[in-house]
Amino acid sequence: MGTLFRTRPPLVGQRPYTPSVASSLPATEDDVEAALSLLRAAGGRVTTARRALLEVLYEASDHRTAEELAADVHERLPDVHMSTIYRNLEELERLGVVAHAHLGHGPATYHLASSAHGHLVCARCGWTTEVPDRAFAGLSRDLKRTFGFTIDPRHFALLGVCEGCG
Amino acid sequence: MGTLFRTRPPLVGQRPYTPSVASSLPATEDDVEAALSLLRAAGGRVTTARRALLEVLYEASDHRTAEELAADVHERLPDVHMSTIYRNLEELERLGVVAHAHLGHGPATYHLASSAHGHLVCARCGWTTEVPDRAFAGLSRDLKRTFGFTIDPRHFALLGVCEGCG
DNA sequence: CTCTATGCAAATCTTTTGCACGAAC
DNA sequence: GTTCGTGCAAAAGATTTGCATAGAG
Repeated sequence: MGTLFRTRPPLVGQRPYTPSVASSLPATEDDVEAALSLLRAAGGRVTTARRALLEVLYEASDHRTAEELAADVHERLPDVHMSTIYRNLEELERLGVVAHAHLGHGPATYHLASSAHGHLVCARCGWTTEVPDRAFAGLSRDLKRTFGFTIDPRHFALLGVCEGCG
Repeated sequence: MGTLFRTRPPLVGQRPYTPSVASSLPATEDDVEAALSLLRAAGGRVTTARRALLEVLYEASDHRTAEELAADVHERLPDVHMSTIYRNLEELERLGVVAHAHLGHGPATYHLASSAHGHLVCARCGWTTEVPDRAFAGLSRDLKRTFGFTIDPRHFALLGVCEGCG
């Protein structure tokens, strides 16, 4: 049903795919500890930089660029380097704790994988509207049936025009 | 119905939004001329670089990075500079002739706005599946009703797992 | 002739990587 | 004491911008 093309291979990185390891975590402050346990279980080490990053991730759970997260971390640990932020975000993504999305132009944004939602981005005013997972239940079912494709509803952005700008 | 957040303004660029000026164009080689007319109508000038870029865009209509498009253009005009490619893609996007999308990591990909489709990107193998517009009709209706948001189905990518990797 | 588009170079912005040292276990 | 994580510097990749000139109208 409908044209289907298969194109070039590696447009997306080689990251191992971990659907939602962390999506069952509760919503309190010791989510941080839970995430740190995950890290340790994976043979990783608990460092102050990692704890701080997790804290700012759990405190403000909307989409934040690596730069913004670094700024937050720096309020507590001024010497944490950007490369550390990036490396840890990568690691946390591998563990399924955070996810990133590319919303239009500009840097990637990171958010907790547990906050399951998609993004609507208004092309006129640039504002971002979050949409809960289940809004995509129907689409999800259709794509599964038609294309055999299982969407990860936490990772995408739809561009369009918001109510105010319409 | 469902949590709705409004967040930070300028995550997406300031590009004026032109839904689908070119979506009614036919599918032949003088699409190029039509696009050039659009350009001229907007006070622009018809240059060899622009004609060449439009030609390669219409010849291979799948997603191509700016780099790939430049390579194609260079087969005819070896001296066209990357900055010219970027500037013209920007201009053509403003006119609604092309659109770009961010598929996972890596550079943005450009395609004709008239080839209306979304992208499914497999997080495991990285392959890209194109999905025709109308697969999103239901979602489109729901989002319109629930959020007042009109999606542009030509501009997004859904991450997930394809049939082969599932 | 006027004004736009181009080439070139350089800058910018985001993200990645190599290496030596310091910290966790 | 090993091994992993971090800071630093530097590179890499993608895109943007300033400026003088060539080219379109």
